Amino acid sequence: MQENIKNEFLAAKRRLFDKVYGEFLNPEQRRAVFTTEGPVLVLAGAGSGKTTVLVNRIAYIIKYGNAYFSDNLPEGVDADTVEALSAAYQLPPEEISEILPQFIEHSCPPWQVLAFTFTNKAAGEIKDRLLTTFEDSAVASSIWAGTFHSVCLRILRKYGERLGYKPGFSIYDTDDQKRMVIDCMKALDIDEKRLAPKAVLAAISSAKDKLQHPDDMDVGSDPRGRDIRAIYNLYEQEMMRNNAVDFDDIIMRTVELLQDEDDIREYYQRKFKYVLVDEYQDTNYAQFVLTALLSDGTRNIMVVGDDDQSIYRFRGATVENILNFDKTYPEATVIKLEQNYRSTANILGAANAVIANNSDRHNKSLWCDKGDGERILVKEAFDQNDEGRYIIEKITKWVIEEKRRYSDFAVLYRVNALGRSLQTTFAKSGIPYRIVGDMGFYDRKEVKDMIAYLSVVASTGDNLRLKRILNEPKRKIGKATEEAVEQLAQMNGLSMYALMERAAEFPALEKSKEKLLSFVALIEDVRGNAGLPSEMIKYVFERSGYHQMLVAEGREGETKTEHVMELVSAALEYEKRMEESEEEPTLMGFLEEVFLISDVDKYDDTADAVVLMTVHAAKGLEFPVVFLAGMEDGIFPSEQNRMEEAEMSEERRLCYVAITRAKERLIVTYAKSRMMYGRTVWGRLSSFIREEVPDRFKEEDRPRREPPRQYGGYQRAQYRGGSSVSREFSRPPEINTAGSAKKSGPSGYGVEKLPVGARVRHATFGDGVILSSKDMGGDVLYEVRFDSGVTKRLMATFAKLQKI
DNA sequence: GGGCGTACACTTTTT
DNA sequence: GTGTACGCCC
Repeated sequence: MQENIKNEFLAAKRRLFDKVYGEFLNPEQRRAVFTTEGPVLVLAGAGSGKTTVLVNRIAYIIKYGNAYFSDNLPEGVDADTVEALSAAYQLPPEEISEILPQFIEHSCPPWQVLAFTFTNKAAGEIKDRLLTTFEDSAVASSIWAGTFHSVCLRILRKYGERLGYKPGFSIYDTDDQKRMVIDCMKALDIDEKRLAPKAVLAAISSAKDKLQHPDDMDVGSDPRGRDIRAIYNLYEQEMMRNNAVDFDDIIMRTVELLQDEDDIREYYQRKFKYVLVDEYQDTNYAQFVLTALLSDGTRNIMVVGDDDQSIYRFRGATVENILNFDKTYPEATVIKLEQNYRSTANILGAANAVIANNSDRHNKSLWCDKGDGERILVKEAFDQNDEGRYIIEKITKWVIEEKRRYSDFAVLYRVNALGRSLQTTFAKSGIPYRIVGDMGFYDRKEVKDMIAYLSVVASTGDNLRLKRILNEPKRKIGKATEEAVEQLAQMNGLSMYALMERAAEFPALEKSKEKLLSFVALIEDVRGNAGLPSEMIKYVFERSGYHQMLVAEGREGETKTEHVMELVSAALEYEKRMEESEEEPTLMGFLEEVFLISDVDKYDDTADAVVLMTVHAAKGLEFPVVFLAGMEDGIFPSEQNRMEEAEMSEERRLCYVAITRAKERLIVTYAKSRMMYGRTVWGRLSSFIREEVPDRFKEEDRPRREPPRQYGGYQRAQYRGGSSVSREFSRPPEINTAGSAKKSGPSGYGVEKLPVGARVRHATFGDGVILSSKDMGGDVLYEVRFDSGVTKRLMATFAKLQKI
């Protein structure tokens, strides 16, 4: 082959790639997609098409390997490529096909690509895009894409035994960790009053983020620090004894595994040819080490981030990772994406102005070629109810006048407490809405108890969860027995469960051995009847007597039963998903989801509903219209963070993230008086907004209403002009039913399946309207909004809904 | 061993 | 305003 022909081919090839990607990528984005080899740092401003780059880069890598830079062409060149090359070089296709194989380089198998995303949802989106690109489910399912926690857990499940974990080890959430810390403090005789368990937990967590063991902590002669170190020490031992990992362990232990076990490290370094990390500004030290270890086979690591959007400092994230990337990787290519495709100039200007007040940042400035757009609305509300009503009024108005969907709107706020108060107003309005990050049902006692049962079935070494359910429901196994078992277990080097199995051998347990053995029999019974997770939950619920206990509780117990049934529905949904992706549904898999799937992951963006969430939860999302509620000094920026410079910077970045979520319209609201935690506080507009250029804003009229003269008394809030609004509110909510209208018909329980929109009556919750229905394992899962304002997901068999 | 009462802590953001 | 923890009494 002559050299010049080859070169011409290569040029033609590059033109082809540029043409294919050039249609929707700007030159910098294209560079980020094509620079597959070596370390790459992409500084991507808000809305600069970072996700597009990430997805296209992955698709490109899988399809063409490093074909852009190599002197070769990929294997399996498709007809399109041949045709395009043929057109570009003016040669007949047959000739192209004939010569092409000589330039072939391997394309990259999908399982050699590892992508860390910030949410499971983002990982899912990458897989979806790959599915549409390749139309091959094997490609999407064999790529490793997920959060740090899910990727690490996958590794730990495979090799955890090297670290001393037994199969089926438990995952402890913050709640479990706190119990653990309290237990350790008791054992060490450290007074909770003197040292708050919460502070200890925070110290342990931050040590783990820095990969520090107790001995690595620098505590000097500080008695407090020494106590913390002692607690941490015991905590680590106890975690091992319980065969459990906490969220920080999931990362830290994986790093240790890779550092200490040469064969495992080498295996993964050979396996992963390309590593990508999204939201790099929010990684902590442990995660930094992890990504470095996993990508060191090829050093093909690409990180994407924006130092202005670093909002997880409180959880150990360090901007240094992104600021020092080019020091760690001197050969790194640095690419800046500064064009914003999301927002109008007014919105962007406001965002730039807020962030400009931070001194500790890379200087960069976003620009866009969209017009100014509308001015930003600032609304002073009288109190939080007024604020809520204003938001609802606007949404209703725009839905009607501008034919917008409810899902075009998002309401963002600094603290969850604000979401709760807005929720009451939304509930009354009839507008369909979702709230992200509200106390989920996984936090409820009855649900946690069920999970504890399942955890013990999966891993009998889990003493903490065993203690939780040992006497729940009541089995006459009291504190004294529990302590005796715990002590004997410790003395004999056994788990509590293992000791209970041998209760008969210990004279001290003479009185309680029957009860203990029957508890063991219960767990064994469940294990013996292990089936699908959903079935196991139902089985445990009945066999343990938990259901009976709730029935005896009456009305309150009924609600709790429904919560357990929601857990069953979640398990059914999990099983369905596994079936779709042809994976095995397992108890372990389900438990992992319960712990690792965040609230944002669960939020369904196809539903036509307004979404309410914290600014943290909104990271990475975008909406045509954004309401930023509760913009008062003391709330945003948070009172706690107003003193320290570094924390104030983080508040500003958070505000920057909030503003840049908006595409077309931003409305800032604040309340002059706000009830929070049972107290009324007076507030004024956030300094972040006051610092702004005034002509970017348009102030709304103040409420035409006399403020009440005093508090405490009965002061019925009235809202002028409300009559026309409330008429609109009373329309039945419009919700997208496209996804749920698949299979209707009898549900197999002899109960007629109720249509979406039907009015129903429930014994406990009263009257309501069906928002959606889903067939589920022979049963039907309804989502019902009751007139009281609550939205519940109910299984038809249990809810006994009556059509009215 | 269990149930009931009172006190008090808790609200920043999350995997 | 709300949930949990602990202590006291049966």
